[in-house]
Amino acid sequence: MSSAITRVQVQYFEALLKAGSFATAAHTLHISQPALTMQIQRLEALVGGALVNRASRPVQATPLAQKLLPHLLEVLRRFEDLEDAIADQQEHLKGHLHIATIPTIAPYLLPTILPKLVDAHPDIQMDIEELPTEQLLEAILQERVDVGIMALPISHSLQHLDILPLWTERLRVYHLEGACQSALTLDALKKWPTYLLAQGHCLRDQVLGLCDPAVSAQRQGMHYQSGSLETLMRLVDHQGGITIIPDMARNQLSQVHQTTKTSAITSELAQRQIVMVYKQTLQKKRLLEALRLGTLSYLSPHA
Amino acid sequence: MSSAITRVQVQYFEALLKAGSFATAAHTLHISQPALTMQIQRLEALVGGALVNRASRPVQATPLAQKLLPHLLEVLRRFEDLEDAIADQQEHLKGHLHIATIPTIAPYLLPTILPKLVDAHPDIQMDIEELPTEQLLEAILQERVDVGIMALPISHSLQHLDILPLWTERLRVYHLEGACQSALTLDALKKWPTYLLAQGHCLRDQVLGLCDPAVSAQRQGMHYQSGSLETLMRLVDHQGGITIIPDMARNQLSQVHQTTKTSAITSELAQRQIVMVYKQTLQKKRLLEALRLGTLSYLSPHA
DNA sequence: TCTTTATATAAGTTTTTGTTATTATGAGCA
DNA sequence: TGCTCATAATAACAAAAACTTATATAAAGA
Repeated sequence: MSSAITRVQVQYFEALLKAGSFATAAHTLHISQPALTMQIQRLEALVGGALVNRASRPVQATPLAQKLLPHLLEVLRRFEDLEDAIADQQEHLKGHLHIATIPTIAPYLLPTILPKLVDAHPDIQMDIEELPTEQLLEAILQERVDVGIMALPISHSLQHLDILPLWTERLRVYHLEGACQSALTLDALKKWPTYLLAQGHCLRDQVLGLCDPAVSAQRQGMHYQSGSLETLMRLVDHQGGITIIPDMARNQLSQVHQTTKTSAITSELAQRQIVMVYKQTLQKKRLLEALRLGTLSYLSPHA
Repeated sequence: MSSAITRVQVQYFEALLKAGSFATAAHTLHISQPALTMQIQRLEALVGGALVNRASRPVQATPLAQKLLPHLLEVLRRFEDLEDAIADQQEHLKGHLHIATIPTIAPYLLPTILPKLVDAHPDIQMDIEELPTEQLLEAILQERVDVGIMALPISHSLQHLDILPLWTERLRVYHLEGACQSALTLDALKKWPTYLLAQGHCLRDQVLGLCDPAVSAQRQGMHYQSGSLETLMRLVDHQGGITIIPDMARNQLSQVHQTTKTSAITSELAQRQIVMVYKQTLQKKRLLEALRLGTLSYLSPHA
């Protein structure tokens, strides 16, 4: 009886494709290059054809390999699910959690909560990544990222995803000291030239719904779109005009500036809901719960 | 570094649960009982808890095992998908195809086409099973059965399933010789006492839509519901009345009886579509195609 | 209590997987 | 074309793993 495909063979093959050469793949796997060669050869024998073209550099998956790759990866992902489910049964929290957040949340939330989380759960290894909403959701669906911390509304399809609401925060106007009254209507808002985030930021799209796009994008021939709220605020400081920031960013300001440089917006639209998003099949429920609790500590820093 | 869960461990565990004892499971796996014991112990060590209660007979999955079982089985099913996909790439057709049909198709279709199929593809191992529609669909969803040959309409949800139409056949009246004219309207049909298949047969439900239920079920204090069309026809032969049979069953009759003992029904409702049903994720596309071609040979037996 | 029946353990063998040393191959370039 | 460098394949051997038979141990029924 010819033996069957094993997990290691598939793992090695994935590593080989990722590394691009036998030698470096073997190195990352902490085995010798011949050992890797043998397992790949065995896998190829079982598959009944070549899987990598050794001639090209980096080594390339053959057409056969490309057809089988989804199934090969599926096997590995399901093994990982199994092991996640096992870890989820243990009382001691441990494991790996790959977290990603959108750029308008990352700089405010993560530095605050991560130290506490790492402290509370020393055996959870957390990987952090910053991605725009669209790419983040794709990464979750491809199981490259476990959980995303992001903001509703989301235009992307939510199939296969679970949404866990964290809290809602208001959007506010950031302006020169005393330049606006303490609360603006949407109509009043539309009169101001507004600095926008670069395309792909979900907050940009939301802000565009609040402001007059004609006024927003350009001012005095300048068309500056930044990827960070900090930059936009510095722009306002030097050039005047306004930008829209969420509470998270406002909380970073000094007590005085929070009142003199920001104003409320009197509209239900001027808020966003912070949520956790993860694939429905994700098994790390206890890690997720730990993250949720840690995240909520942002609201009550002294608890 | 502690080693990881392997495929064989999970395979052995599945076999253990299926067999109910270490000794018999080891026997079906063609290994010794201590070998099985060792692998299960290793798996339990990796999982961090007992998986089977050895005291009870048959051995029972612990609560922990029950929680993990879906993930364990998922791993095995995805390995099988991988291997199916591999077999699907080879030019020579081989593999395992688990076919199931409903009872009103099985006795007419399979004996006709199976010999041809087995002849044409000697390396395809076919397992046949007979199941009512509901259970058949569940078996397909659980991946216990690869493909079902059944009849539309289906009331069950078709989520995750693909439907491949084969052909449409008419339903006809079976009666005593010369007892009816050659074609009956639905109204004429409702006047006859009709023998019905037992509950759970999809043809029964369809027939109930054609006949008068009040007349159908009971006659002369008799309430006979059979699981086979053959029995119903013998009942008609001895007791009079009618029953509804599909073309498949009619084709089994002698040329003479096909005209003297059966009548057409002048209604668009008096037909059913024969289809192949399989899970969307099924990889054995070429085996499926072979089955489809073989099945269609039922229509043109001399081809 | 004594069988009976089943799983666990022990000791030794085979198979598999891995290592190091060496050879073969193929791409890039004079 | 032939040389050189980088990289993978092969050979020979070592370590680890998985399996075997024989035996011990535990639980259930007579």
